[in-house]
Amino acid sequence: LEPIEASMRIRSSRGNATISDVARSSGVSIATVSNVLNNGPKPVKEATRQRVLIAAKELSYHPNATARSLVNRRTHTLGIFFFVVDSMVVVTNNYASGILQGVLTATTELKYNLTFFTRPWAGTKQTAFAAFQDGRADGLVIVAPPSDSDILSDLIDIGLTMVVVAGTGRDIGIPCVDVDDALGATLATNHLISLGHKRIAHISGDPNMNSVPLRRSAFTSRLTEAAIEVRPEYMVTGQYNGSNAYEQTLSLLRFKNPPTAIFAGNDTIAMACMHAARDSGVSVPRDLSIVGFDDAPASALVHPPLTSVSQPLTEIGSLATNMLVDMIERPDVDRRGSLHLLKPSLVVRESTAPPST
Amino acid sequence: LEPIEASMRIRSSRGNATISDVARSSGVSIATVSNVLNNGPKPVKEATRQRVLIAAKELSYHPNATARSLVNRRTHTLGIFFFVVDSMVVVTNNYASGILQGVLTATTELKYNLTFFTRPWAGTKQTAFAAFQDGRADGLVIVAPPSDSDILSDLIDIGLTMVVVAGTGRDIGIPCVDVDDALGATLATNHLISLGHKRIAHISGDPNMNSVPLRRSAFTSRLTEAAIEVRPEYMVTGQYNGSNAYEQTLSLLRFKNPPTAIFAGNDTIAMACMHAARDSGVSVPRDLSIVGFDDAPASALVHPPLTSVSQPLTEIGSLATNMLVDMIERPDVDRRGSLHLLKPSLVVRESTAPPST
DNA sequence: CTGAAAGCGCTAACAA
DNA sequence: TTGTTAGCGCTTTCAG
Repeated sequence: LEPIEASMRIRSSRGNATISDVARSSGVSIATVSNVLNNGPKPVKEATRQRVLIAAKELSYHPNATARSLVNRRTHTLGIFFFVVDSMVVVTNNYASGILQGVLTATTELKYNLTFFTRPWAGTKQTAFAAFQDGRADGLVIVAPPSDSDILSDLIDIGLTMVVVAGTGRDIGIPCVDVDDALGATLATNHLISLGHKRIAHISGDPNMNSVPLRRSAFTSRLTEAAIEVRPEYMVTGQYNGSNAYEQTLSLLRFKNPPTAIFAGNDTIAMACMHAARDSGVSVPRDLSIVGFDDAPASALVHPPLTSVSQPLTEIGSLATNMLVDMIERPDVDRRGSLHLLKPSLVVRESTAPPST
Repeated sequence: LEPIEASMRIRSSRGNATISDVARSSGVSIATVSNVLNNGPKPVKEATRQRVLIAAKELSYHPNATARSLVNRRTHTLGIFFFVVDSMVVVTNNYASGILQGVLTATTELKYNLTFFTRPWAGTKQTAFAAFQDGRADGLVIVAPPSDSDILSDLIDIGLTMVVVAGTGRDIGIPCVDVDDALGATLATNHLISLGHKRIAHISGDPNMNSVPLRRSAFTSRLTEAAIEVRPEYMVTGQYNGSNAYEQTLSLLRFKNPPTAIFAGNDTIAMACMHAARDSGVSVPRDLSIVGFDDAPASALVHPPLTSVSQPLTEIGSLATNMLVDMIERPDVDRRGSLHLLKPSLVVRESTAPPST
């Protein structure tokens, strides 16, 4: 066996040791080194195996991932594609980071790598598009594609392996994981109805998000079923980043018949509602009940603590990831259009109460 | 020119078109294709160029990133390594997601990819270690290495290009970006002192985080300078996830001489303090002033809104990334041990007031 | 049981 | 102006 110094000298000067460094230093062929290090199918004499193992360790050899990927046609890397909201602020919003956390956890467990695809999507013809097609990732998790984007069909054409999170609503033959939005909205609405509210408003998220019509129509259905009038002026289209929810709430509260409860599209909107209520001298929950959606960590910390529909973000992310890897590793199975809806639950806190009037 | 159908037939059946598909379909050599597509140095006849371009487009050819990386010895990918805190929950805490957002933004602007290195670090000898050495990334952003870990020196031995975020305190010759912890603590402490507080406690973060001793010693220095006694029982060692801050605050409040103010190691701890105070019937800020660190989004939403030291997380992340890419692309320059401290600022809200006694 | 050689898709000398 | 060829580091038949 070579002493350490000798083997060090053998190793190619710039950069890491390669498989042929190991082969040379252990006196075998690179084919054998590869076979040993991969626990390959071919039987190897124990002495040889040891020699290779030791040489590899001494050279602190690590197979080059790129070279491997090239021949294996598999990068062992997953991509995650977030739609760029709020000009690049992706990770710091509660929804995205929850999903990401789930994807990341599952990815790690499955021994895959995770890389971001962040360039704004601009259609097939764009340069940005290249990243999807250059073999960087074995599969892609697409998060919350807007309903007015053609990204999914474009990506299908490429033949990429992928799963969609929060893409319900348009079935285009890609497996999809999502919270059951209709159920979530139903839970929230039922809660308000059972408290005795009759004048209930809804401030939704961005109109081009798939969840929005689902939540809205479940909301109106419940109202109708409970023989409660659905007033058009109570149906407000907002944005998930809460940008104009404050003003919208002020408007609602200025009505001759203001709502006694608001079902907010998410917690960010709900908190804007709370601020608007406070600034209008309207007490929550005495004069106004508020229900959010997402059960973000901050919901428990605000005052009063927010009643909210909790959705299992990390589970959604990790289920999607597990499905994706399964698709990659068993491409034979056909799961086009499979849909997995996870159940939300209502977390009742102190922002909701029976109407005072 | 080949009609589309013909060129489609040329293309290798499984998978994407390759450079030789384009070469064949446009009747030139692969070298020319490469040269055209990379705007290479060699002059090309305009007609040829057009033929190549059109063939590439018809075949919707995209150079394979893996093959490219192999020959270029550059993946155009950055890695980010978070120390695994709270068993994998990385992205959903305010600090980590702020840094990540900054790194991600800069990475995107610089046209690099970002991949996660999430396997828990377990020393050089571990399998997990392989990922760092297999050439997957051109450089690495290391976030908040614990002071009792030997990761940095191990990684230096590998010869990886990297920059450290929140690694101040131990200069081991790697460029480092961080907030000025001492200044942040000084701002917080000065604020409390100038309000008239004499009995000020400090609940720190995890003892093995580099920021902790820096913040603590700035705190005690200011106290000493102001001729305020540093009581040992007021110096509490906590954790950044706030896990036992609630109980620690209760203990502090039970003292015969309880503190009138607490400087919390971060906002999570500060919020736990607020809960403990409320549950003890201690009013914030009347009976107890609280200052946090980080200025997390939730700080503005809690009640009362939290006074906190704001640190520029995304700037830190993007500065680190820019430095890293510069190191990758201009390896000649020597920047060992360079240290960049960004300035924090104090955001005064309603959790601080003069002491009532 | 082990090795030689082909080739993954691409870039970059070096020729022509 | 364009083509030929030799690798990048690795896996994998196919021979010995």
